[in-house]
Amino acid sequence: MIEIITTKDIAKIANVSIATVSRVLNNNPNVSEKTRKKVIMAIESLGYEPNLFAKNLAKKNKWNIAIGCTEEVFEGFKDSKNNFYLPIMSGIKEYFSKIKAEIFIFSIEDKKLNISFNDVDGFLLVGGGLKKEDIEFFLKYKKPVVVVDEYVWGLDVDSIVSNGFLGTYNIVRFFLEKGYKKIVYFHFKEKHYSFEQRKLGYEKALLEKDLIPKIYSFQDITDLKNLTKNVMKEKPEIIVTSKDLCAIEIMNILNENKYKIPDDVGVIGFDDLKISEDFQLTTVRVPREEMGNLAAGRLFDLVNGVNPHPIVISLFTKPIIRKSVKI
Amino acid sequence: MIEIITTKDIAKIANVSIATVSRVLNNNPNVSEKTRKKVIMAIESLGYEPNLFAKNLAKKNKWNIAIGCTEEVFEGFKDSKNNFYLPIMSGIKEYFSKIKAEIFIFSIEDKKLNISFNDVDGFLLVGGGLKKEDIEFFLKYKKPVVVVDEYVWGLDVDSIVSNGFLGTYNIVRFFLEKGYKKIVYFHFKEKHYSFEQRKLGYEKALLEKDLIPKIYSFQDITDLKNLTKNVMKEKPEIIVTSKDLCAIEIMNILNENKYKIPDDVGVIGFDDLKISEDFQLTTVRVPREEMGNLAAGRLFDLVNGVNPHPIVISLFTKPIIRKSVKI
DNA sequence: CTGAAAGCGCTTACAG
DNA sequence: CTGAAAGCGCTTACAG
Repeated sequence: MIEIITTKDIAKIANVSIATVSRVLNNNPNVSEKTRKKVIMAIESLGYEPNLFAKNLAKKNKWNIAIGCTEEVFEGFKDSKNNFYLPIMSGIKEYFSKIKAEIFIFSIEDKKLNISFNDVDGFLLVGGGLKKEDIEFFLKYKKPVVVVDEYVWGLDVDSIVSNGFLGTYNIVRFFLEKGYKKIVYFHFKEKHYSFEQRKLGYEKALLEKDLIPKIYSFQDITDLKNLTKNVMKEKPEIIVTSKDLCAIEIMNILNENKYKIPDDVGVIGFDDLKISEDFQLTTVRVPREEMGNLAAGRLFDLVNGVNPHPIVISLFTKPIIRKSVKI
Repeated sequence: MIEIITTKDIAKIANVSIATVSRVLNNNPNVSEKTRKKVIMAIESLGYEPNLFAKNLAKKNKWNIAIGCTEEVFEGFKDSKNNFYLPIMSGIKEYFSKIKAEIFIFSIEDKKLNISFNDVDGFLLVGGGLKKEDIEFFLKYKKPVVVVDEYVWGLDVDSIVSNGFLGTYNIVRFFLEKGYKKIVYFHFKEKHYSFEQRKLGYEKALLEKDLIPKIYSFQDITDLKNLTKNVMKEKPEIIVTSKDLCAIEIMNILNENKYKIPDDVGVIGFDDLKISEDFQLTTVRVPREEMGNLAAGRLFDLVNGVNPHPIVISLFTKPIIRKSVKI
């Protein structure tokens, strides 16, 4: 049985009250240099570590959490179709509503905040396509930073992503096992970790069955029209693509060109947006509320100095089988 | 400002004391069915959620945490050379020593524990090479399970791993940028997620430089002797391998065959075991204490019902440049 | 600059 | 089966 050291023990040794110990612990300036030293000595000699449960329970003032969003995230608030980030933001807010935290939402582009960046206890940066420079800007403040829905190579910064690799791998594999052979992939060539991972999952699934992956990249949704028409000449059985929004666009193009879904060709997306159900799109569900919860939880740990070693958290996804692919 | 709902509010609505509310919350059998229902109604109507800080602070009895280890983990306790899991176990113990938890260490092979598996609040399963069936055995108890240093395909179970992909990728890339071209990989063909990932990292680094990856697999350390001798005929500049223990074995074989390290050939390992420094082995450090901390922290979250969506946590690694490769 | 005291929201002996 | 009360280890007005 290990004895737990408390502020009381420190107070006794340093010959001060627990109030003073607490002040030293929280860098309160109203402590004389002499007592501060005494207390720090005691803390170090006993190897004291504060009890975070007690700390957070007793806390009166709040943690200041700054949540930076890319333009895409803001757009999602207005556009009911592309609402990928809405549940993520709810998940974040929900988590922080349960603890003593005040959140400040701001635009990563403008970088305008209601409080000084120096008074922020931690940053949450939300949005696929976040640039390295953006993240580095916030790293400068030497406060915890957690990136949501992006992972940038070469920066060992805490990141929360969905497991796009496994997600695509599993759903493609599911249809391969049903006997499908001609499954092609439309890769949205935007710089985003998730899109890269999803493509790799498709590749792996096909290679495992000794099939040759067919990956067609497109830069812009406008490219899709020609691409779809051209690829359809090769009579693919299923088109898999980087995200639901692209899948729906592809379905529209197919409709315009008199192709029947799923009879002539199947379509598979990724994300499981709200509208995807209306289109009966077979897709992969990204647990977005949970992603927000986890991101907030990770930041809260970091703010409290818990397990600070940087990590990548990736959430398992779930295949959603609807009618856009014959089964 | 959101009003926080407490046991007090529930007590008032249900017309009972907060003690009774607490009893209902903790499934204490000493509550009449009638009051239990009243309290549950109140909880649901207000959407009450317990404050975990208060709960864990007030808690008198302990969480029972069962830590299952593979044989390899136990062997590491005796073998000072192969002590990969020692720091991981320290990290786990350290985390739990700070909270109200009692830990029970047991062998996954024997499955013999001092308490009933049913009284366990959560399982931590430690060891590369863990089998799917092993993990499924513990999943049966419907208690949180966290797997440490392994990830098993097809099971959406919480896992903590080191980022072997990025680790190898980065160190191989480092030497490629220094001008090295003939870098080969000795892949330890044991079923272990990490070894697979490390190999992929090597592959990616070479492909990016338009070099052809050369991967030689070996099943057993005894295979290494012939493999090393054969590969050396092709005059590689650096041999990269799956783990430090293999790297050291390779160094020994090279020495026996009168090859000079690093002049004739360089060697790179993975893990950064304690003995690796004695051999001046250039390697990749797996932050093992931190891995244990994070695993314990994740399990603790799950035990408390926090962010239960299953995730994979992967820790960033760090290249350790020593003298086994010319620089 | 410092201490005594109230309070954060729970749990759990204790008494009935 | 239930409630009043003490206590978990901190923080923070308040008073000096």
